[in-house]
Amino acid sequence: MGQRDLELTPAGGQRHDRAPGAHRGENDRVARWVLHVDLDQFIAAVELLRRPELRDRPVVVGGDGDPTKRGVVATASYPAREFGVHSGLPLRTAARRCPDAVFLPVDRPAYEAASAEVMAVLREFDAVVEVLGWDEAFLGVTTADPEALAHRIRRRVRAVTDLDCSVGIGQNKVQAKLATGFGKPAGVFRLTDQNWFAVLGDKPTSALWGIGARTAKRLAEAGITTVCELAAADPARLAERFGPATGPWLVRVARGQDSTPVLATPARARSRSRETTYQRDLDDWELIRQEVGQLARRVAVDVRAEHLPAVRVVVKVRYAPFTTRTHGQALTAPSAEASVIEQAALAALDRFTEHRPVRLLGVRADFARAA
DNA sequence: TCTGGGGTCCTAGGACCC
DNA sequence: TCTGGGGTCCTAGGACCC
Repeated sequence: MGQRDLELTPAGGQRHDRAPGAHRGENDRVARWVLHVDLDQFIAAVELLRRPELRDRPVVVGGDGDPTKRGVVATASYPAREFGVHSGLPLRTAARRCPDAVFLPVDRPAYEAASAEVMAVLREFDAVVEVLGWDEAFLGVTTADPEALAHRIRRRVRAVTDLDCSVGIGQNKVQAKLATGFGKPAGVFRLTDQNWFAVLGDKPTSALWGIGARTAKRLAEAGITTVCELAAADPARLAERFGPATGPWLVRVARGQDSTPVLATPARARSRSRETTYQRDLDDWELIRQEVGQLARRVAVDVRAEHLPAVRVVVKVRYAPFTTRTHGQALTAPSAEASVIEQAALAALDRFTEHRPVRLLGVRADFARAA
């Protein structure tokens, strides 16, 4: 679920020098803002840059580009979305909804390169930049005119990378993140304490960042369906139903309250994992053992690159049709050794006594919690 | 016409200890 | 011998996000 803002220091860690001569008239006072920059249909847009002839056509990127195989849509271009194709949709379903779409394979290195270009542009500005993924970032800024800054960012990203983005403006991350959706495509939108309920009050709770279909359903069972209703709910009552941290957090997010800081330095990694969905279910458990060993050795490479030892190794098994189980093995001593991680993974695999056909195998290494 | 891959955080229950 | 109540740690699973 989304970040719980248990931290009480507003914008802590966001040490940012105020521009000299900050004293101005009452109506253009310099203030702190959070900007959320989100690239429009990022993966599809990157593909269109090198295949301009596909512009205006429905384009679906996902898997290895073969829509008859197991896989999901990574991004659909706007024309494809008109056919009901969206991220996360199974490729086979996408092919049925939009048979004329062009299906392209996922090309991670291309998106990583484009993303790095975009983030470099964002860092040109006088801002704390927190990268959220390939195509998103928060900017902590101090300005009297956040709209003007947002438009400058949009123009600069467009000029350097040929990519469009939308920018959300808020007094905190939650507001900025939610604002961006109202700016798309290629626009700017401001969401603050002043217009939060006017814009979002009547929307379903699932419109909020961090509330998905499951939580929305549980809230509905408690008689809460809209953002307004959730904002007015009693945090203590929700704590009883959703837990001591989640209950009060639900109410805060519905009120647009958030005190988590914009941080340029990424948090220390908690885990590294590798997983594979097989095109055909595996039912040979000797082969499954070999595959887990291979995944474990790949994880070990990633663990070494972090320069942190693993303390626990977890194996994930998704049986056909879709039941998922995990078992873990704590290491007797922290280690980044491939042989240690592999042995732990195989020991964890031995805890699976149900030897049914398997569609996915995964191995994850956990690092020690911060000291 | 089923449901990727890589992450994060939270919860609940049992073990264990005082 | 029997008893309660807290705390903390570990583990598996759930939920969500990009």
